[in-house]
Amino acid sequence: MLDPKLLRSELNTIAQSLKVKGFELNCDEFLSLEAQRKELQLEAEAIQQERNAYAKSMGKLIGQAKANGEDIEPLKARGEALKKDSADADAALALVQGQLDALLQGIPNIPDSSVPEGQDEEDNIEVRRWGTPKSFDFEVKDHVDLGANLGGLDFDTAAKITGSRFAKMSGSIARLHRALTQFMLNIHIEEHGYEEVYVPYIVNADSLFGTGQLPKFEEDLFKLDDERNYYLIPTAEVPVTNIHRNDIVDSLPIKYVSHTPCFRSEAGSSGRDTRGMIRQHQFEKVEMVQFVHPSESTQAHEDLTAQAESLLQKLNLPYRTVVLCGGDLGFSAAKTFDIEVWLPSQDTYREISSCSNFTDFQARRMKARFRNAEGKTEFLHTLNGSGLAVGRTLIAVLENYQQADGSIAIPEVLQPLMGGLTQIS
RNA sequence: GGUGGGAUGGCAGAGCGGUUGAAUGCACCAGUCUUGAAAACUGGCAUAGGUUAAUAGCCUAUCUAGGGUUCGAAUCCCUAUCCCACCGCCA
Repeated sequence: MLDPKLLRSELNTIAQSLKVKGFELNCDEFLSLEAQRKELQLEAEAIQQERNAYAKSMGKLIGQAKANGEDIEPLKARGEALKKDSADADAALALVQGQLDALLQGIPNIPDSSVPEGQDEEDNIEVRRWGTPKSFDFEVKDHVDLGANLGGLDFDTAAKITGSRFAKMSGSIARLHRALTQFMLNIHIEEHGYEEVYVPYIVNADSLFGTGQLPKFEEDLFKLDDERNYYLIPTAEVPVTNIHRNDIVDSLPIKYVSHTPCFRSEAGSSGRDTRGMIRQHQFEKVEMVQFVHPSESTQAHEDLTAQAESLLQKLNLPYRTVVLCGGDLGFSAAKTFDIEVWLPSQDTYREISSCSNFTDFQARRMKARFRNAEGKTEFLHTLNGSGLAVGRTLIAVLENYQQADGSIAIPEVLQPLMGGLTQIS
């Protein structure tokens, strides 16, 4: 959520910035609602003040009336009238405030000034490239064929158990998948200074509001069918960032890493990436989440992205990093770097990590604060990034490390986690 | 699943219908004293919203959350959530 005060004072500047994101802010509606709010709030508070003062004086008034043998009903009648006026004023205010809140909650975060203009992913700008795609002297297979030949990757059985967009892994491929998870967690804990956290995979609506998935993007989520309004997490970002909802934290930065499954309905992407495990309803991710001082978030964003990249370097997987253009930027993000890994079968780079700076947008929704140098509470900045998406990393390893005979060489850094195994055949 | 008991400021802990945003203690900050420290003493010390040039005043809200009763609710009633204890069941 944006700062309402900032919106009042710099409406036009903000509206201009939001255009980079392809969002048209209805300034007239905002100004009109804001004017109504101001008037109604002043009125409601004035009536409340009068009502409080009267109620406070009643103790004495009743005492006097009784001493004089007077009827106290007229005294009560005035109180009742004030109560009704107050309720009416509150209702009028609540109506306008509700509309204003809805408007406010639907406004995306302001893009950082360094975000390039553009409509969609075609306009994202490459900022760096690492490694050289390997040239194969044989016809490369994709991960689906490789996995089927090795007998460790099976989509038909998963479809029988559940339906489309699920995978069943077995044997060494299942183990490789687990080894990747361990590898990523270990590096972040040992080399990047993150604390590992284990969190619920089911969250309430407040948490989803805090990180920005609700109310606008409910269709992307799996919702549990009971009265509690619980949802399966679409990313660890939701439970991990919400660790500090309603908190005033003691010190910054705070860096958490968590391994969780992620569940996405993929409602808006039917027909896209239907083959293989690129786009699944259930996948695993190691996620980095940081809470930082506002002055540190730009640097933290660079660091976090570099930390995700370092995993691909250790795995010796070629990748490139792009900065998302305004039109491709998510609702809550001020700036996002996507890391794209090379997939030989597709002869292109595909997203394997998304690293975002949310500035104070999520923190304001969550009321996550710290005490600044003056001892005043201030909203902190939140960031997160995949480090990495495990399923897609598995795909990249299978495809980039495939041999002419269909076997898979195991990257050196993973061999200790695979019991010394050097290849899967 | 059942039966009880809880939830009050950073923490502990009073209050149980009328100057209570909330006693008291601890912690914390400033000052006095001291060579310095401790002790003692004095003062300060919540969050959010509004108004405003103002982080000055003033107003409003907040005693887990949401409803209700009342002229008036931290205090009474209802619901939810969480915690604790015991019983039952169970991985």
